[in-house]
Amino acid sequence: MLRVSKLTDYATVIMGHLAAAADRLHSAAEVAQGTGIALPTTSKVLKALVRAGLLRSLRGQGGGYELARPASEISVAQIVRSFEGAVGLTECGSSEGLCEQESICSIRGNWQRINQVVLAALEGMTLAEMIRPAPMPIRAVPRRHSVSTAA
Amino acid sequence: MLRVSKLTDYATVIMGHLAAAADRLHSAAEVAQGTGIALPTTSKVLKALVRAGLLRSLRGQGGGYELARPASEISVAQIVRSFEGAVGLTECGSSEGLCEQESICSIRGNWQRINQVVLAALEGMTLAEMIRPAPMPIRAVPRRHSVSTAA
DNA sequence: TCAATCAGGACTAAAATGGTCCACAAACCC
DNA sequence: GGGTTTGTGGACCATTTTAGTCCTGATTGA
Repeated sequence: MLRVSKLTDYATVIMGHLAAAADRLHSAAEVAQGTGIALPTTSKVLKALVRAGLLRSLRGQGGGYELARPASEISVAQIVRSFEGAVGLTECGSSEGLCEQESICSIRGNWQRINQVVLAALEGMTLAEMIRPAPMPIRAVPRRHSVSTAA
Repeated sequence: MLRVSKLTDYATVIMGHLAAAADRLHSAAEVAQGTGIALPTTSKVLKALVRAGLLRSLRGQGGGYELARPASEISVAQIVRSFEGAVGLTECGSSEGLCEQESICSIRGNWQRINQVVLAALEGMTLAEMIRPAPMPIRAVPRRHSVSTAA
């Protein structure tokens, strides 16, 4: 459904939780409790985020997780990418000889452009912005579009 | 991978094929041949597009498919929607009580905004534009962003 | 030494996806 | 009217992906 995976969704929530109290460490158990996500799953997500370099961890008693850098320097794109790999709406290139045909390559090329817009939207929103109420423009898209959002 | 499904991808290619010669009917076999997509799959996609109201069909000898309206009046969003349902990056709302927690609802709200940008990109590109070479700006996003597309 | 915590990865169950095929209905041609 | 072409609708299956859990081991601090 053109969805981001659940894990990615969790990741943004978890990152948000850590960003909301960035002055201390949070254990996996605490994050799980605080977000309502089951502990094993929370733990899995946290580990992945550490591997992706978005979080730092400390073991042992009193250990836990914290943001690797300020929330204002972490983009949603970075979070998404740690779970989805490179963002790309279409496969393009990896599939067989579809690109032999006429019109087709132009279609793939145009998908790339759509891609870039999506990417820009993801890059343009920081974690810091993500944990703030809501109604303010995304950086990458300065003004209202003339395009209908319906249908 | 934040991908559109393969069927959706095929659909854009197939729609592009029909748009490239919109003056006549195209049988499923011809489309399959022309696009390199296997016949049963092509047929499945075509049927779905008819049901979605994007194509018209005619049975019998000499029958086939054609665009239901001019390519300039069909948006990529419409094509995507016929295979992915309503476009929405996150589930939001359907999942359990995650929204009780603090920061979280703001995160969901901000996802909505990202969503709108994606939607606008999809709405802003028509099939007519899709079958043209490539390098020109998408309607919904008039100018270059200040955002890095890398990392 | 022990308890708390993270690390890494195996494993399973469930769901989504892609793809094929078949029986049927319409339209056309002779 | 009979036969052929072409779309319709849906069943069906195999594969892949996804989500989620659990176990074993490594660190750290008290």
